Amino acid sequence: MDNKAAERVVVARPVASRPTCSSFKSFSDILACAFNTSPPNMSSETTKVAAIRPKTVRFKLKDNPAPSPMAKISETAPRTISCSSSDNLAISDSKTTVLFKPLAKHVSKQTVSQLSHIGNTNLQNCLPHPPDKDSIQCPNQGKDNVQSALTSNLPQNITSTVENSQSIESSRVTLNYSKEDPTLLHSQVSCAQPSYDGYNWRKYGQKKVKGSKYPRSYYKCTHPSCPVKKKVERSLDGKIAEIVYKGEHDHPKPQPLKLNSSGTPGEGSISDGTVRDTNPKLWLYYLNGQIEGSESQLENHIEKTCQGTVTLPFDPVVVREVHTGCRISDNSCGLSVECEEGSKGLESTGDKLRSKRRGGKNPTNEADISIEGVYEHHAMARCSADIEISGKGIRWRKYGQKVVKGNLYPRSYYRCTGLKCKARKYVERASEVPDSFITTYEGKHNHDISLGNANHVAPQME
DNA sequence: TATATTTGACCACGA
DNA sequence: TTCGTGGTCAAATAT
Repeated sequence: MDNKAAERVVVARPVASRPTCSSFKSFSDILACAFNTSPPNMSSETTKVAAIRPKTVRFKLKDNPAPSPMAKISETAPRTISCSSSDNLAISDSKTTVLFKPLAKHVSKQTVSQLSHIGNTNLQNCLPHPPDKDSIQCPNQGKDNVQSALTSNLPQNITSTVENSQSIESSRVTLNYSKEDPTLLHSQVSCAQPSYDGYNWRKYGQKKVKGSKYPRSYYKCTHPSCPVKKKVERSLDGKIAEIVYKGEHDHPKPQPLKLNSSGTPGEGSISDGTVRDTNPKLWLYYLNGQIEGSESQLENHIEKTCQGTVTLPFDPVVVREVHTGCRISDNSCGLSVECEEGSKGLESTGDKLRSKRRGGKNPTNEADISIEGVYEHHAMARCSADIEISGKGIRWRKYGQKVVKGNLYPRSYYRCTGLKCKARKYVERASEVPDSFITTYEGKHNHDISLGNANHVAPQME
């Protein structure tokens, strides 16, 4: 970064303009003032500066740009590519207090089956082809390399990784992910579109955060006046490592598309004016949201399961997904295999899976194996104590696990092992998203998390 | 033309 | 007070 700054050749220095409005007015005030005030040589009383914002001069960077004089200059200058953020481990640890996080919804066996069929069909039908007007319009989808990678990877990915993402955006990432060229996914992040949480988000910023290979993306809910924001961090392999929500929606979830007679999304149906695609993921989400009737019953059942005494009538479809969700996670404490048996009645296989975990490798290497430097959700069949070390060296003790309403997967609760540290987190994943995790933080660390908590650890009961 | 995304710069906050 | 970092803004750009 410093090097880049040092190397940067100033092609056109931003020109600061000095507005003449009183400071810190609202935008409308400033605007009005800007129109009403006279040019610079005004009286000095009114020269409080509201905002000095240099204009950013940008130059097109294309394969064959029309070489304007300025563009030529810019070509000679060392450029910083936006995707340069690519060298560090994805380490996510945050002091952020999450105020709100939507819950994933439970899907019934039948629905999972049907939707997976619908999803696969739609994905296979629509993704390799150029999207039509009413389909998703992701600016980045048109990129040839991505498209080809997408197409070639599609069959294997659809049932595992595609449906494993936290949001529509993330499913894009996963879809576009090419193992040969992971950097491809940098630019495949987002379109304003509904995500699995059911709301529509507009990306308003992206920032390379310290210690993270991938930039963090900032999203706002597109609903007017809705204060909710979320930030999305990605792991080493580009999958969503963490989503942190802030604020609470002051509006209902946008209505999704309606099914037409063939049972597929109607073209271009608009719900609240912000949804503009027919992504099957939306349907998955939507139908998810419709299946809440049996939740309470199921929830009761599942909660007992968490205590290790009752097994859940497990959905074979989900079992399949669960198994494909096995992977190796690379925490700073070393490799560990994560198998998403959760607490869903896999008692019979639980010991095997646990032993696999402890063995440090998944001998079967099933479907989706990926290394992630992120918090891992070690879905234990029993709520036993479990220490997890995050990328920044924070030790987290798992103190509980519970299946929450609307999610097939149990939520794991962790406390920071720091002495008297109040920081807690819980990790969960959406029902359809075996490879993505939502980490929610509560409370703040009472120690310097940049140093981890290795020297600030309460007595452990390993 | 409208809308969403990208990205450099600004600002606030905490160490 | 300074500096580093994260969060946000908004012009430029892409679709």
